Amino acid sequence: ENIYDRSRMAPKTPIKNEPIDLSKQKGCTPERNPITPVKIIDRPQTDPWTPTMNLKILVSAASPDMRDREKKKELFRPIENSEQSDTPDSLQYDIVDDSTVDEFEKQRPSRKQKSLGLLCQKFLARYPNYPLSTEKTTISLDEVASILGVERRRIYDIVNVLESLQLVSRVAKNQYCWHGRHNLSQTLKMLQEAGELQYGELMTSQHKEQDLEYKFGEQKKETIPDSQDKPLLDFSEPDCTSASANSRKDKSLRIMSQKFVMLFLVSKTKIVTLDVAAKILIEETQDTVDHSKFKTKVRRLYDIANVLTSLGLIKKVHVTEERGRKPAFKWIGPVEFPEKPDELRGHSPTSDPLPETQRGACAQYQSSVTGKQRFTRHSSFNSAQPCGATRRKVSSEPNSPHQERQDENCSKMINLAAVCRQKIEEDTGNKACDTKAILNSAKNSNISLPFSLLPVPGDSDFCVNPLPQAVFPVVQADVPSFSLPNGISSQASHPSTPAASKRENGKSTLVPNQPFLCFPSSSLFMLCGGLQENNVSEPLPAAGDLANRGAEAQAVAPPTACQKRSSHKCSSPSAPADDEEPAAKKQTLEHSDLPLSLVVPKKPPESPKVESSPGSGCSAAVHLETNRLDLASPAAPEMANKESTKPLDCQEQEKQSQNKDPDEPPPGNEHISKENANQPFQPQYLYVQPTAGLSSFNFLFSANQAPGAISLAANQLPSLSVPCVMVPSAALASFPLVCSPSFTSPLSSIPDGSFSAAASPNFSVSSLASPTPVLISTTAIVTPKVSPAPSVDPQQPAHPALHLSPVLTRSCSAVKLDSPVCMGHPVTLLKLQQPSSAPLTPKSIRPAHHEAFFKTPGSLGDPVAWKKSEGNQTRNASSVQRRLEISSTSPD
DNA sequence: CACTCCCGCCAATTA
DNA sequence: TAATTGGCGGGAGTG
Repeated sequence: ENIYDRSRMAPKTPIKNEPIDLSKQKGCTPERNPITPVKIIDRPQTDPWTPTMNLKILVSAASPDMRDREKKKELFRPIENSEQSDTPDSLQYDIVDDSTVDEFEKQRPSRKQKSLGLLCQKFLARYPNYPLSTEKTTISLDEVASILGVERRRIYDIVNVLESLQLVSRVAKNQYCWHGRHNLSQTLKMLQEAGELQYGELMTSQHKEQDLEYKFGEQKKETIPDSQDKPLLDFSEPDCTSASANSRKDKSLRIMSQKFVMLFLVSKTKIVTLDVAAKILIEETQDTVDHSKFKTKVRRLYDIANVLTSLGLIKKVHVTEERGRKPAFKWIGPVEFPEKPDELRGHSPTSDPLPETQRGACAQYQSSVTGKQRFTRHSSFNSAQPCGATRRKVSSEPNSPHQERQDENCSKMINLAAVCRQKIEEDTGNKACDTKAILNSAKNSNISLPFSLLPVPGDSDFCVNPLPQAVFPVVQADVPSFSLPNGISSQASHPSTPAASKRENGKSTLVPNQPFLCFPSSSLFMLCGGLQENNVSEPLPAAGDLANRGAEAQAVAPPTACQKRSSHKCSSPSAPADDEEPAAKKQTLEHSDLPLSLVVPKKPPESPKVESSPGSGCSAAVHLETNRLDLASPAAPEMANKESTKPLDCQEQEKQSQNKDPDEPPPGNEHISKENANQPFQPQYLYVQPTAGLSSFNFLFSANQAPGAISLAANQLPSLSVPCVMVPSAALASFPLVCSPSFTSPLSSIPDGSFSAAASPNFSVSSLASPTPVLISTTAIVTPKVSPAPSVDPQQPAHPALHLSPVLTRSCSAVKLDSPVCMGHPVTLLKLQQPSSAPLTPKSIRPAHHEAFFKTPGSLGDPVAWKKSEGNQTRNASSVQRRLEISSTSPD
């Protein structure tokens, strides 16, 4: 919400800022004062006053004062008026600000920008959710405080809460050890158990919180004693003798945090109102409901809630009662706690709030980490701290986290790949099953899938060879058509994806006749169908990812949606990928229903069926897009559309990010789509987004036997009947894709803009969509190791990009990702050439109709962001990645 | 005015 | 004694 507001506010802020600036200036420069009578007045007053008064005044002046701003406004007005009389004040102010004070304004932190929640996000962004077991990250409070630009006190607030959940442990003075979320499920489980002991009765008996409160009141007394002496859970101390702990007053914040979490875990509704929680927590102290005490408790709860919100464990909600609406928080974190994290991931994706990346990490975590950390607490601060000593990580800076992530991803990818392969093999037969579900989900979601091409980082491992030059001509027969599966009620526009990918080298797992083709490659371009979700309302755990979804869902109101996204994006930058990720997960979770979104070819009946094998736990939302592709490749024809299925085991929906992408504008070639729309498409391929674990893989399914063959330049694969092709992102990247201009969208055409948006940042989808055949060549490769600095954009609004302005995309026929892309995998750049190149203006691109998903005019506005990104290649790369991820939610 | 919750004083703890 | 922690509540920002 904050983010959203922020984005919205942005325009306003300048105005507000101005006044502030002015005030500051006043303080600084007396000269101006004379100008305004008001000021003069003030000063006179000050003079007479006592020194103390002066101090006060100075202080007030120093801090952004609201009052001052008003005065300032007045001051300025005259000036402005003189300059420009007509313009509305607001405008004038803006102008003034821009010229004069922007710096100040920008700097000036709005309250929200200083919020503990935001701070916590920044904090969390610095560390991997699932750090490798091997690496111990130590956190230096001073360092973090300085980096984040806050007083140390604030860091304590965050750390104390994190410590209560064992995300960190105190190693030494000023030193904390970052554990990440490996133990989170364990911790939560413990808390749940403890909570049940303490509050369980109450909770179970009561459905409503209010009831709870009463009961609590009664029982608390009983429970209190227990809790009081000991922290409910002494995570920190398990190892250490509790004695030390005892001596210290229990950190109220820590304990409160644990109790607070317990309440959620015990509550059936998973919703806890602040007042109830406060009462319950206060109990310790006593029945005396000291009002002041209550207030204080509530303040603390807000502090805790902000941190938990940043962790994606709870979200704010309101419960309306007779009395009115009360602030409350809803638990959105995992509800069930498998013994092992592994299980969590696999089985209960929904429960897992973690971002995709995290998940990926999990896999590796499992393997790599033996579990030692889990509950064992490294943490004992006093005694042993494995962590403490090693500080390297901390020093690492922003980049390090990246790499870690990358690593994680890699491992994840690997795992996924393995799984996928197995599944594929196994499942080849099973395909049909899930399809329906998918379709349904898709329907529900309303999502049209725009597909987007995204470069996806793949595993280095996987990609044996990037297929350097393999050409991957893809012809799109149709405009990207998005046909939604029948189900899609709304205009489903699905971008058809042209993607035909082929692996070129033999090395790839291509197996003729094989239902699936796997291409190992480091990075992939993914064509994604957007997904959407209906998303009714999902709270965004983290940042705006969710919002994005919402936006998507709201295709109807493009502008709003766009803005939201934009806003989100903005937020995202501030928060490194991690933050975003969580959001993505949520989405996935939410949407878990929709493991796959299929785009059905125009013909519903024929619509290929896709199956995902969720069983593995990957709820993967796979979006299948059927595209009519005319693929040069001979193989294409053979593909049977139906079988496209693919079992993905992915763990979770990690790939949501991908989904996100889809959210963004569906490929937008509207024209094309329109043109083609009517056309019957023959060969159709379904593109499945790898949502869950398969981020790196792209699946292409032939919806029909595709008449259009996919031509693989390098090797033309002899005709393969391949229902599905899994392409490692990298592999695809290397291939130039040729899209036939006519891309028909079965159901509806998708506006180019949207598509482009969906597409990878740099990559203009629209081009693909364009009627004219488009070639996409991958140009550049990114160095593997380079990681975009997550931190880079922390504040930049520019998101990677979901919003691509069509124009930009066009203009940038080729986007290069020079910057190293995450994952260490080479990044492929796609160049799109649009022969026809009718430049698409965003407007033109965007058909007003349906899916305006992403690209709203507002989104168009983003171009700026783009430009910025473009400006820096490095940045671009990072942005690109983000986009990829982001659409899902950026990994970074 | 109610809700949030930032800010930072200052006491308790540690080093 | 100095530094680190962190309880606590005033009061500002927001709606």
